[in-house]
Amino acid sequence: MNDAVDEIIERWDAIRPDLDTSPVGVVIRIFRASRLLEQGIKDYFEAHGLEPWEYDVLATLLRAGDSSTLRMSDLAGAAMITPSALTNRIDRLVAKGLVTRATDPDNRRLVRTTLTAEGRRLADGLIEGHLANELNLIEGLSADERALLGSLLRKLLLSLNDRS
Amino acid sequence: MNDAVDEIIERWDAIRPDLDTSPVGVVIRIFRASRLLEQGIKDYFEAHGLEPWEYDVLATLLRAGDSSTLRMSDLAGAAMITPSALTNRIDRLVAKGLVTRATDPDNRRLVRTTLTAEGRRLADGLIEGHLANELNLIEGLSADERALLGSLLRKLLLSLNDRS
DNA sequence: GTCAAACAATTCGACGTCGAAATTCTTGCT
DNA sequence: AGCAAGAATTTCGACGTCGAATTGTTTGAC
Repeated sequence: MNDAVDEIIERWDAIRPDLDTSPVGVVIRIFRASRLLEQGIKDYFEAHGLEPWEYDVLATLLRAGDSSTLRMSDLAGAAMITPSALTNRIDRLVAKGLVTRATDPDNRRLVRTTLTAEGRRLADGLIEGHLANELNLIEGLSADERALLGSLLRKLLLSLNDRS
Repeated sequence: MNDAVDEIIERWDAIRPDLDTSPVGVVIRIFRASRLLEQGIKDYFEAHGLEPWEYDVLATLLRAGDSSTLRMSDLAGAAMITPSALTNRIDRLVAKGLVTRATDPDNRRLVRTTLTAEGRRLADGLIEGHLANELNLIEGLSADERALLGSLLRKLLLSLNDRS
């Protein structure tokens, strides 16, 4: 059976047999997998009245430890979005009462965002179902295959300088 | 050395050791790899005065064979965007003189988009450099690793019903 | 101690996508 | 033939992101 990318590669090979189309099999598949997984995750959160990006911010704060506090630039980096987009996200989460915003007294350039009790409760309550849903989405692969896929992607990310 | 996702998993394991965090190592890495590769591809096309989505449409038409013609819904499906977003893209490419738009005489509900000579020249001239750039982006992996990664992603996509 | 450079966050305008509704056309049923 | 249901595309308004410019703050050089 062929996936959508097999077709693309076959067409290129038919039309421009001189080209090395090998990278296509990796790159386009990553794009397509990303989009499909994103949709599957969106479905889960939609069923719980949340946008994926909302959970994303809350979970990042949850992972920050006891204080559940991070700077704007940390949150923007974690979500791979620009600081200006993050400002917008935090505005909305503040309005919803899920996080608070406060300038850092020690360095008044910094703004610290903190989970509220409600935000923590909400995020904490969704993690388990979210992980189960993610597992479900990739269960077409065996546990070994998933581990292998993860480690190959890890190596790729390191080569692309995706360090913390 | 740790990538950004290793940190995330470690944090979860510290805070909620009861959870099975295994899917995170695959799913988030696919998201991050997608975003980083996208940026690398954008850089290439920007240097040639084109947006990635513009090339994407032109290349899809090029692959369509001699006629270089496809229906709107085919193009939307290939790009994984909604038909309404595609209408917008084709508007712009028509304005640039890279494609033409014509309703299909045999079924007047359909709109056929066709490469112009200029569009064909442009797309054809960029393929080689684009593939070289893509290869460059994933050369942190050996050829064997790339092939393995591609086949694992292929299996995942098939399980997510990403068929042509 | 002052001032320029660097830094963190925000504001603003432009852009592109989405989803829902509208439009135009075709098909199949009677 | 006539008409209802369905299909393909487009229109429209809302939303979220980006990049550039701005504001406010800190740092370091002199």
